Amino acid sequence: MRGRSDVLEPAILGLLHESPMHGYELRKRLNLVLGSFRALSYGSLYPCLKGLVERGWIVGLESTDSGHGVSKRARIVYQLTADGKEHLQQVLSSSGPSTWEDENFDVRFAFFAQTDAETRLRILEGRRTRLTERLETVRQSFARTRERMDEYTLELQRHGLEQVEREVRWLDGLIDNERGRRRVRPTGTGHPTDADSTAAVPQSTPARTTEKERG
Amino acid sequence: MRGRSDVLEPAILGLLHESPMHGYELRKRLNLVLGSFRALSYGSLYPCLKGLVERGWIVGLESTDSGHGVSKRARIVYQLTADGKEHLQQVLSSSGPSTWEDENFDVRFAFFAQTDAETRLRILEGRRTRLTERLETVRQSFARTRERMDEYTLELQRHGLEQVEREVRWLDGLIDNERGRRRVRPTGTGHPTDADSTAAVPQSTPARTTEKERG
DNA sequence: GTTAGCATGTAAGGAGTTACATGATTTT
DNA sequence: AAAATCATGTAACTCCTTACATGCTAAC
Repeated sequence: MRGRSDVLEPAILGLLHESPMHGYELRKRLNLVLGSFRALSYGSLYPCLKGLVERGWIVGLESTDSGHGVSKRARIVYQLTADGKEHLQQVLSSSGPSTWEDENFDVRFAFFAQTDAETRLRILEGRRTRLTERLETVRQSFARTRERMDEYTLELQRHGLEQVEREVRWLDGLIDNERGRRRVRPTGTGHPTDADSTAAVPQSTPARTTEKERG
Repeated sequence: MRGRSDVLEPAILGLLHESPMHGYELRKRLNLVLGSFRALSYGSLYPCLKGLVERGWIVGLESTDSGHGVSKRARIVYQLTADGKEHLQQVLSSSGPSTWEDENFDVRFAFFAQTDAETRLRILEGRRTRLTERLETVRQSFARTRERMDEYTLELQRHGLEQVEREVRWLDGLIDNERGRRRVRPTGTGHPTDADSTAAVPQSTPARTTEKERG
C-alpha cells in the first residue's frame, strides 16, 4: 500500500538534505536524478512523502509565502528532521550488493558529494564487477547462439554489449579518478555537445559526512 | 491478476513463431531478447503463458520425448495457433507511439526480421524523434541548473546525455541502412571484442509477412 | 547418494503507473 | 475569460518479483 521504495526514499532524503522543497519542485529535481530521465508520477511521490513523515525522517511545513514577496498558494515545504539526517548518513555510508544494481546505482552516484571516499570507491568497484560478470554471461550465450540468430537480433545484442562495455570504461575512469590518478575521460568519437564540456569529476571532494547534527 | 504485459506477450509470440518451445527454454531466450539482460522470473512467465492459452493464441502440448531418443521428463511445448499467428502479424505491423518507448522498442527491434520494411523504418524514425525530444528537454534543464549542481551530479547528467546521443547515432546508422545507403557502422573508440565483429544489419531483409496462414 | 540443473507452477506482495478529483495562480 | 501550469492528493490497477512448493534427471 504505502510506497517504500529503495530508490525513491534515498533520492528524496538526499535532495531535501541539499535544501528544503515542496512536492511539486521535488518531482522535477527527482526526474533528473532518477536514472534515464523517466517521469516520476505524483501517485508515487506523495504517498512516499507521507511515509517519510510518518517515520519521522522529514516534516512538512505549510508555507504561504516563499521568499520573493507575493503570497502564493499554500504549499507544503518538506525538510529533514535530525532523525532523517542521521538515517540519510547511514544510507549513504552503505555499500552492499544492492547499491551496485541498476536501479540503485544512479541514485547513489548522484549523492556521491555527500558520500565518503571509501564508500564511493567500494560502490564504483562493486558496480564494475557486477557489469563485467554480466558481460561474461552474455558474451558466452552470444557466442553459443549467434549462428541461429537473424541479423537484427544479432545487432541488438552487439549494441547491448557495446553499451555495457562503454559503461565499464566509464567506471574505470571514475575509479582511477577516485584513486587520485586523474585520468582524463576518454572522449572518443563523441561529437561536441552542450553536455560534452570539461566536466571532469573532482580528484577528491571533501565528503560532508561530518556535518551531522543532532536534535 | 493475470499478467497482460505489452512487452512479454509479443516477445513470447515472436519467439514461438520462430520455433515451438517449452517454458523453461523460452525464459532463457527471452532474457536475451528482453532489454538489458535482466532475468525474467517464472512467476511472470507461466501466468502469461496461461493467459495466452486462454485467449487461444498458443497451445501447450505435453511432450515426453524431445527429438534425440531418450524420453525426458514431461514438459509442455507451446506453439502458435492460427489465431496467434494472425494476432502476431497484427502486432508486428503496428508502429504507433508505444512502439518507440523504452520498454517496447527493444522487443520490436528483436523481431524486425519478421517485420516489413516500412514498419521498421517508421519505428526507427519514431524512436529517433522520441530520443532527440528527450535530449532537448534534458539539455535545457541541464543548462539551467548546471551551476547549482555538484560535480558528481554533473558527471551523471553528462554521461546520461552522452549515452542517449550515442543511441541516436546508432539509430541514424540503422535508418540509413534501411534506406539502402549501406552506411558503415561507426565503430569509434570501441575496443575490439567478441561482440564487435562485422554484424552489419542487412540492407533489406525480405519481410515474412506474406507467410500468413489461416485456420 | 547428493548436488546441480531441468521443469512447472502458485501466493503474496512491492514499486510503480494511470486516471481521477480539486483548486489556486499565472500567462495569453 | 480561457488556457496553461502550479500544487496536492487518492483509488484502482499493472506488471513484475520473491519466496514457496514440487518433483525429475544428469553428473560427480
